[in-house]
Amino acid sequence: MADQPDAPLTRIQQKNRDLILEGALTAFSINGFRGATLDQIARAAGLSKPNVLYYFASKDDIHKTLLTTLLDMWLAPMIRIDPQGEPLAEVMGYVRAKLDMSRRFPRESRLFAYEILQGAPHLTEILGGSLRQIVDTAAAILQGWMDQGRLARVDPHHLIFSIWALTQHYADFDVQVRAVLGPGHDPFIEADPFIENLYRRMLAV
Amino acid sequence: MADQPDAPLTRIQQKNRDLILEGALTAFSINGFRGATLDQIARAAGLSKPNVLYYFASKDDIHKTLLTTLLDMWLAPMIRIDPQGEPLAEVMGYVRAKLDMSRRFPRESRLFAYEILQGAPHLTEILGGSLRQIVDTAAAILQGWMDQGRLARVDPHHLIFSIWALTQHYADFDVQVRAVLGPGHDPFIEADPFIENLYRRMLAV
DNA sequence: CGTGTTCCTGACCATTTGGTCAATAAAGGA
DNA sequence: TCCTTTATTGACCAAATGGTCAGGAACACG
Repeated sequence: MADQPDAPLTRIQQKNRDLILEGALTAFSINGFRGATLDQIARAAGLSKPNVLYYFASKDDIHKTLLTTLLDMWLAPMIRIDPQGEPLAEVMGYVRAKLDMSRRFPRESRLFAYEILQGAPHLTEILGGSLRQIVDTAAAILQGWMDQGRLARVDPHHLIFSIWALTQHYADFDVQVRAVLGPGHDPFIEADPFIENLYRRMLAV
Repeated sequence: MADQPDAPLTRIQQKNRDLILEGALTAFSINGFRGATLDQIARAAGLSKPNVLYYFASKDDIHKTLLTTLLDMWLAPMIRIDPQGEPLAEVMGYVRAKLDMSRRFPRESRLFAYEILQGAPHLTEILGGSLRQIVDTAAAILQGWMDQGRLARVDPHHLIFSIWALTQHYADFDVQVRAVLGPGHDPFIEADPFIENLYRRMLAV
């Protein structure tokens, strides 16, 4: 189990930890933290339950590891907004990246959705800490563009919230979207031009 | 317990069922279905656990009753869209009504959010049935206005999705929004002009 | 006041579930 | 090969949890 936290992992450790995190991501994203069981996770990972607990101290540990590991990936597109770029193109690039992530990583989206719904017990410090800084930085860039008259003036923080809401909706509420649209629709393909048009019209000077 | 399903409720039955549903709404909206316990619900309602199960057959029964009872209220604003009204005003009225509901009924919003995230085990028929019909009706009205050139042309279904996403985001992800904004902000008050501006610019002809 | 119905509860039960542990098997390295 | 370290597991445990039940309290009503 956990010797030195900085000890390099053996090949077996690396592989099994990955298997567990992969299975746990599926389990947590379907049923949430409370709803997912160690048995489910173990089965999804192809390991026995005690063996899962040999690699992670607790169910909570798995969950926290997943969240913190995936958060960087989840926030990466926002960091790539380039202050030197063309404003509208930068925003549209971010929007498209987020929508693409919702399509390709719906499990991750739901994992975070459950966590935030729950009151973010594992992420509170991060939300008000590093996440807030990242958002503030992006908001400052957007504000700068607006001050230069290169982007229509809107509240930059709520602009960012709107991008999160619109894109993650298609991952988190997938069943509802599909049920309402009926068969023969690809929600993501249809959403793309709609959302693009939305931001173009709102942000054009 | 369940005598005739159509038997009129006594005053005590009415009061206690209401207490239970009220407590359950709080419990389910905080922890989700699996996370909420009958003890929590009983405590929140001020009743003993067996007494709760005297009025409802099971935890599942409480949950299903809550969902179906609240769904009408939740969808009401969409039904009030008036085909005879001024298009932009009707849309803005719906948007404002939804945002107001997120502010006043965050527990209801989270209850549905959990249910949909979970794959809507209790709402699948409704989602593809009556909900779909209501949405299709509203979408047809919107489409009519667009065909008349009284509203900019966008996909009406995704327009509705965007309204849901943007407004419910402030209820469902409240902790995140507040953490990012920091103290001294009222998310709903700030969101109102942002969202209003968004739809005005997107939908103006 | 008496009696039938409704309401309420303490005690109990079966199952699920997160987690432990001693013992065994498999690697790994000299 | 031998021995140390790492992996793995069956059996087990305690707590939590949804639900039951028999009996008692409160109420309604003739």
